[in-house]
Amino acid sequence: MRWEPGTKDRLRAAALDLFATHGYEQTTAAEIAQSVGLTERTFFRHFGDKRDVLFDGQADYLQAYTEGVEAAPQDASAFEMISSALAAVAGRFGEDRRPYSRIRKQIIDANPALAERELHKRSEAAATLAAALHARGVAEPTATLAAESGATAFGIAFTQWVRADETRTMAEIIDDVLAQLRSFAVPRRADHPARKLKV
Amino acid sequence: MRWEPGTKDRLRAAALDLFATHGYEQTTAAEIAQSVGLTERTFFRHFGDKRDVLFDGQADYLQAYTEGVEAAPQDASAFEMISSALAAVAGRFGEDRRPYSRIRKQIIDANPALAERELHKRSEAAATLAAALHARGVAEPTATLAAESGATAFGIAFTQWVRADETRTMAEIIDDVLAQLRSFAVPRRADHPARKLKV
DNA sequence: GTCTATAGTGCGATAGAC
DNA sequence: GTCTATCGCACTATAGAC
Repeated sequence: MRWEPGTKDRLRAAALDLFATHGYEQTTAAEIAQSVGLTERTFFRHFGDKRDVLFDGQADYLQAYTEGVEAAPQDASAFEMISSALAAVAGRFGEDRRPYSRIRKQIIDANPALAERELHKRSEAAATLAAALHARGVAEPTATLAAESGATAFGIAFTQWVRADETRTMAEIIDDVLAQLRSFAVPRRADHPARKLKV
Repeated sequence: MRWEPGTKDRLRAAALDLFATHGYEQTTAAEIAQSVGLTERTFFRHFGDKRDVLFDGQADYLQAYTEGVEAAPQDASAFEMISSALAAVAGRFGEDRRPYSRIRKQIIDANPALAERELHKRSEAAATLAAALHARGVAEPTATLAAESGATAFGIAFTQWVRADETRTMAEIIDDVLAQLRSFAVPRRADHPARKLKV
């Protein structure tokens, strides 16, 4: 072949490297392209905009959400469907991905424009989850609420997962966050004033 | 004063009008500025970027979130604090604002770049809520989870509020969404039929 | 207020693969 | 010949530097 295969992957890898060393805004699209022997114009043919180079490997993991919802038992509640979906996605965040995820998250957190795109991706995940819940007969507004809560829980779990001192697996962390979600929303019973809140 | 006061407001109004009639991307910053007798440079002195012209009237409503949390009773649960915060913010969405909000939402929904910014604002709201919960002794990860859930509930309620056929007030819709959040997260128990919830 | 770098688009040309 | 990846160039708008 005249051109090397895997152009997109090479651009992605080069971009991550340059962003990590020189910063996102200090790295131009032309530099990324040139570092792998291509031109700026080619970069923009592969990625709709500069941020895309960090955010395009997600179509398959949206599918994991849908499959996770479909895999829940027939009489599952919306909460249980979400729980099943997150468990399915957690499987995609293995130990090998953790170092890469840490670098990527540092880059994203350091730049507002990237943080916005990350939020957008999360809302796509929520939309996917909501559609899967609709398909299983969950009505609105519960479906959207459940889907957004699920996406939020995943985001919180992910942030915890990439912390420097964190050793638990993604699945373990997600279970913990979902348990917290449950106890947050469940009203305390008037006859069980066990919990203390300081003011 | 040497210059007309309310420059920012005039730019905002002109931008909303032009975006609504010609579309967001088809309207340049220079056009907005010229339509009120100013230069492009002045536009960018008032707004950090083009999108900002639609998103800068919010500092006060972030404060309403904080005040709402502070106004909750001393023994309030995290959920009750969120509920109090949303009630405080709901007061800011009166009937007079509904037509404007509808136009604004149409513009934002029609453009991905604007939708991303909207999401960013929501996450700022969640961060503000989380800080207010911390101040009242709510621990992590409950505080973040509660704050994100609150911001999500508000977003769902807002979307409903601006629907063409919706006549309920924001406060009414928010109450409804929060009730749904509660029943979504509460596990079903065959042996414990629904009991009255204290809110 | 001017000047400039960068993001991003449109279009025609080129050079292999089939 | 067609198809596709790439280049090269001209261009506009944003946004920041001076």
